[in-house]
Amino acid sequence: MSATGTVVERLSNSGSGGGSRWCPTPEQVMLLEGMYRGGLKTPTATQIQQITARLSLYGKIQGKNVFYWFQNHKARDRQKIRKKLMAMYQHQRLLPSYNSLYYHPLPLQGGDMSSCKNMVNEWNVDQTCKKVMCDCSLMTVMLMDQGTSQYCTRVPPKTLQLFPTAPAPTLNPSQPQ
Amino acid sequence: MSATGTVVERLSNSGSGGGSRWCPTPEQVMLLEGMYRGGLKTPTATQIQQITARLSLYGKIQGKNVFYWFQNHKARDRQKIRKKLMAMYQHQRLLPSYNSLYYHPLPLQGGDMSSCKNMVNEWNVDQTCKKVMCDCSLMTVMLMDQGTSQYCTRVPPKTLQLFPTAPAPTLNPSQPQ
DNA sequence: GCAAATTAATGATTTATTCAAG
DNA sequence: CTTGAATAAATCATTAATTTGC
Repeated sequence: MSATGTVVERLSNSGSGGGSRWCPTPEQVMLLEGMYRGGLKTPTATQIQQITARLSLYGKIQGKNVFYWFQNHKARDRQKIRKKLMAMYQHQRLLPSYNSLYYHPLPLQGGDMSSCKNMVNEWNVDQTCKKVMCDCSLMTVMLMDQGTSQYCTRVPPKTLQLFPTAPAPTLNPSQPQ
Repeated sequence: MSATGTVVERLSNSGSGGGSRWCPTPEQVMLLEGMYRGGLKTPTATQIQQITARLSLYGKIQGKNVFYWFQNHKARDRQKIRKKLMAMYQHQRLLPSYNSLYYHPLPLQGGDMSSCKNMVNEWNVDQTCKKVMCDCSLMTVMLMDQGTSQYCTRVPPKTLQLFPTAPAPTLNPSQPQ
């Protein structure tokens, strides 16, 4: 490839010289989007091969291109939605960033609901379930923090401070443990 | 009048008295998912109460809703995985992994079925992966139709017409081959 | 009008999580 | 507790849009 990517080299994907990356034709994109909208989000290997065979009628294409396309499309769909929710969040000044929640490592899982079978039914009246162990920092943070929520915005908090300056007004005074 | 701003309200469950069922707000869902991914799979009764108190700031909610949410979420997680495994076996126990590709450096082709390992890397090179039969209805459907087709937005099309009459009219022949 | 320069999209890789089998 | 299989998120890299000055 000559230094300055010339027009010739960009011509479609038949890349005589081996274009660096797949460049889908409008037909291919249309078909892929149709499939995606139709509900196909993560095609199997078999499906990928079939799609590839079909789309190759409209231009050079490989299985991996199809694979990547779906991966990226799905991921960016999610990303879009997440951004909207984030915006919504910030607009309403809510809680710590989604990232900090999402990435929290935190193992936890000590709950035992074995005796909670009929919990739902009795929910409003009595709670015979007593197992606890609320040292989950995430939980703590989420349950406690309310207004501030500055925390980290990007790096997953390995160890967050458990309590914010103010212990959250009257959340649920009956803290076992 | 913020058109977009109404989303939250619409989803929220401020519902006119006696709403049939809980309808979580985006904030609630995000917080729940954050907790879930943070490691909380089966909250204890106490945790549920705390979560409920916390989430009630963003919309009407009851303890049982939280309880059910976690139950369902966990169950559907497993279900999803199980389905994949099932599909895998039904399809012939061979290829469902087009993503485990780059994890397998793929040393050599033993000469038989080992060729499916590194799909992405070898994608263009060797496709000796069994030519599985295309009986996949979804695929078929998807590959055929291309015109706007909205299908259902939720349920993946089980069985639709298999072949279109025309193989995609050249829409934009701007792509040289 | 036209390219160089800049920005937005999107294809391709890498890295982290997740579930569950051993 | 460790590890395999699959995925999703984050990131890198290149192409396409667009802006800009001439």
